[in-house]
Amino acid sequence: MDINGKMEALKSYLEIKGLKSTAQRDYIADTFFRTNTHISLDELLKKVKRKTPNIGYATVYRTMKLLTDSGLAIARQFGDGQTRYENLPEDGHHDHMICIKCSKIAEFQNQKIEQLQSEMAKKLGFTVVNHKLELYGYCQACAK
Amino acid sequence: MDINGKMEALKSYLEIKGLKSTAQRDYIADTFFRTNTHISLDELLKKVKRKTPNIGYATVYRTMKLLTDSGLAIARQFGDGQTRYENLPEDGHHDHMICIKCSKIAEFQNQKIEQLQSEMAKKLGFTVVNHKLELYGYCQACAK
DNA sequence: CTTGCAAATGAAAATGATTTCCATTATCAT
DNA sequence: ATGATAATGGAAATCATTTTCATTTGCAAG
Repeated sequence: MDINGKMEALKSYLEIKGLKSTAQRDYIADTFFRTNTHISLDELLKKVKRKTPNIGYATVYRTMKLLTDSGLAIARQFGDGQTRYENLPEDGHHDHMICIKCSKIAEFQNQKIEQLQSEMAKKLGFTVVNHKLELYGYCQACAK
Repeated sequence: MDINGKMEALKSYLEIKGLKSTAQRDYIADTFFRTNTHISLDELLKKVKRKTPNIGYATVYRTMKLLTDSGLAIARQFGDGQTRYENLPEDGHHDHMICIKCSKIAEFQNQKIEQLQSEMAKKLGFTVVNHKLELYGYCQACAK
């Protein structure tokens, strides 16, 4: 889904929920949709403040909650104490490999793993909505 | 590894690090080793206070940090804002399936998934030390 | 068994991320 | 245009986690 599509999706979500569309909301969402990193609230706030200096932390926080609830953003915790937000991947789900030395994050996809997960879930009677797979270790540069 | 084994392992770890063995430490570790849930610090503190009412939060916290560092406990975040601690599984690594409605946590193992993970890591030049796989969705009881 | 010193404890305070409060402002259906 | 309702933003509150510090304890060397 491209940025316009995401903005449309957000608008629909707001409408359904009886919420209002505001300039701040739009600008925060747009800014977030244009990132391709795992951005923290702090970082996003900083970006947003460049154009709108008097925007509040709370507004960014609330907007990200909206985006997360509507499925347009994914909240993740990599263990550094901060929640980070990620955009929906263009090309389907992907997983993460995190270097525990330099914190580099690589992404990968593996269809077979996804498939095995679904099978396991079915076996346990679960309906899977979402999932996280994170591998922690050393990247090539940091491997001793 | 059984509880005695874990206590031994802890003792060795302390010795290597030049740390001391104390009654509180031992009791907290023992209490933790006897749990089989994903326990939070609060819950563990409550358990420990039953026998040792004047023990401090900080001591439990510090002990769990020790256990985590020494590899005798695994720290996890399931998204409810609290770090939870898990014992080393008797029978190898396992993954989690979390119900987003009732918070039930089911565990499962799948050797093939593990294997695929290793392959992916190798392909990306990573050396994997640890990993997390979490499936979020609805359990049988909560599925609409 | 004492002693000395480094580590541990526990109560309280500090920190830091997240969440709520509330007075004011903006949106939008009518 | 208006009125009901939601959103904003600054500040304050919350909550888990971490640090501080005065005191206590463990332990190795005498």
